[in-house]
Amino acid sequence: MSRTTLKDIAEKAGVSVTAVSRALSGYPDIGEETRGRILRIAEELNYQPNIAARTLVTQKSGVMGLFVLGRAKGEGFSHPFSGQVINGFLDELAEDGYDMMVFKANRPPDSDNSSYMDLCRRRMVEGAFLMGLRTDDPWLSDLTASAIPIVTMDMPLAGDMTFSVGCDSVSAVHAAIRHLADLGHRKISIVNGYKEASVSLERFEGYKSALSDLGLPFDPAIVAEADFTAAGGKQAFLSMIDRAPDVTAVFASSDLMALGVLEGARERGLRVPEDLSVVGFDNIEMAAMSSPPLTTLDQPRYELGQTAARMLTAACNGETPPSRVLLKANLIARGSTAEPRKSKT
Amino acid sequence: MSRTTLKDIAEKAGVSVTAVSRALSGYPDIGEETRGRILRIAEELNYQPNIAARTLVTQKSGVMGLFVLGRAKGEGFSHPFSGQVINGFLDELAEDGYDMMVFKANRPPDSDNSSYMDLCRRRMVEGAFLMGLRTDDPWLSDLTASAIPIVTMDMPLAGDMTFSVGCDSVSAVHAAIRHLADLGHRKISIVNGYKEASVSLERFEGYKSALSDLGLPFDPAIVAEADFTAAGGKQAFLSMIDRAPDVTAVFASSDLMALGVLEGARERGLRVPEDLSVVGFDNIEMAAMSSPPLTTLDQPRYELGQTAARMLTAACNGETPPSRVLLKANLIARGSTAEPRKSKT
DNA sequence: CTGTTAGCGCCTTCAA
DNA sequence: TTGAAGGCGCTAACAG
Repeated sequence: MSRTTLKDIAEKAGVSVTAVSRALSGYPDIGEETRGRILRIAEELNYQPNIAARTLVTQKSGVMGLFVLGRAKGEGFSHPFSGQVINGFLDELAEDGYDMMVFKANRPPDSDNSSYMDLCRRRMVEGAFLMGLRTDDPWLSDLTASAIPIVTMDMPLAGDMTFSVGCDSVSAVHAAIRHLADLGHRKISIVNGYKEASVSLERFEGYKSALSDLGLPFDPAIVAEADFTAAGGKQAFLSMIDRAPDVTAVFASSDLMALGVLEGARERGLRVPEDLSVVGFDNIEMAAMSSPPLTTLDQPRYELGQTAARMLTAACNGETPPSRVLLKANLIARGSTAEPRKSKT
Repeated sequence: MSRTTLKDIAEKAGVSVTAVSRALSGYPDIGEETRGRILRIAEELNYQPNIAARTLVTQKSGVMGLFVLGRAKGEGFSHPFSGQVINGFLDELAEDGYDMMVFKANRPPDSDNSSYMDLCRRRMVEGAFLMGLRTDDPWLSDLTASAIPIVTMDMPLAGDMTFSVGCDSVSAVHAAIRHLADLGHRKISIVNGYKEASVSLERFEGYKSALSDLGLPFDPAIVAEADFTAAGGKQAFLSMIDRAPDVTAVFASSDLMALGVLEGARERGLRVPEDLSVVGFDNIEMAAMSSPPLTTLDQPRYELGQTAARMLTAACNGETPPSRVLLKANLIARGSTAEPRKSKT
């Protein structure tokens, strides 16, 4: 119930509604004295503009949409990764005077619901940020054809109005593999995520190119694939290590999977880092707390969110941000990596 | 750009705007034949109603607000707890046709920004869900006087329009302490959260009453207080255990703190559960993955969110939900609890 | 500098 | 069963 309206103020101040509107929006063409009076009365009545009305006439809602896809247990909001990204996004938006609306966007088939874009149209959302988008999303083509700016996380799209943020996976993984190689490891396995995540492809790319740069052989037998979860990572690791017990180091494409690897190692009686070195990706809170603490690649989550917001607001104001921004993920060396034991080749 | 409007459809169908409006909102007073035609055209033009316009006239936005307070690292969105609560809230809202807006709401002093309620007024938000509210929040009085329904998580407020959801901490903690006592523990410490969280009070209540029911003495020296984080929990535990080395079991008011206790025990060379039993609260994902896996009280997070949404929509529709709904937190016994060693008394 | 006039797109009486 | 008229609260021309 936005009780007080411009009209109320206008009457009380003995001026027209327009005058009030102008005074409140800080236009210069209004008498110092009248403006003061108006402002005071507005304050007094605790006036809050009715944004729906404003939106109707300006055709701008001041709202950005957030879609957190993949909402199964441990995905989406529940993912330890999302929180800080959202915080960064939200803070930066607030800075620019935008509010944020979050939309439910389950994947089909439980969606006879409209595509992302329809949801935005209804609310006149000006731009959208999508997290957790996969290459097999059925609405991908809607997105590339979008009329409003879209920023995706970790998933570049080829559209005029689409932009993406993420970390430079290739060079990050490169650093991780080099770190292991520097320690003396030569049999380095990768526990990667599923292929529908475009980061998986990039990280695999980084893995292969690093091996090649370092003169290490690539062995498909020590490439494992999981679903980014701890349980999945553990399983994938176990069947890999049973196949190739001479592996001395594992790079996992996410901390959650790396934690699963740690668990699997424990189950096989392998000590970390003495018998096995493990590197993760993300630097989620939990990574510093495992035993041993996890060596990992730190994704600047808050900054990723901020960057997304900045690109979105820029695009909404007619500017043209770069279509893809990659931040750097730094290697954080902790206790889960060390030199391989001499005894093992 | 909500291109197509009622007018467009009206023209194309050769009827009035009113007719279209009625057909689309499913009113009965419209010819079967005309309605069909209108619906078809609307579909064809991919019509999406302009909700700002609708809001303006109906005075209902169809938006619920979400405030996730306490946005420091590890708090708010980043807290492993929040995700599923939000998912449940969002899903249930969508069920009832509501959208959700998330507001930035840092604590003072970085807020010259308006109170929660002002933010809602501007957007004509119909109801709000607040997570992470503390007893020392400066806007508490605004909330209790709110004109729109408010549901708080874990923090009952005495207002006409305020409701709260949460778990029954007292009985949950009771179960935890009984579990430990049943195993044979007699020196059971508590690592509690800070007093500004009302759950801390309740859990302390549960702890004391359980001890008394079980005929165990209450000893202030083995009551520790931390900040709900792992690091804090570890610190609090360490100084407590050094003071009272004969403690054989610890109940922590959050899993994060319990994990910290595990870490602290490791540091002191105490084996869990042989030398020390540990029980947490929350059953966050991570709890099942520690070593040993944590015995804890499972909070039904998704259901908490759902319940909050239901109460909110009910209250918005003029119904009167109970002012407080408490769900049950069930004890999940895992590897971190066992009988105390005989050697220790 | 200020007021008047006109809608933004939709819903809701009231008539026909 | 349908249409015409009015207005939700605000901003954006255009006058004065």
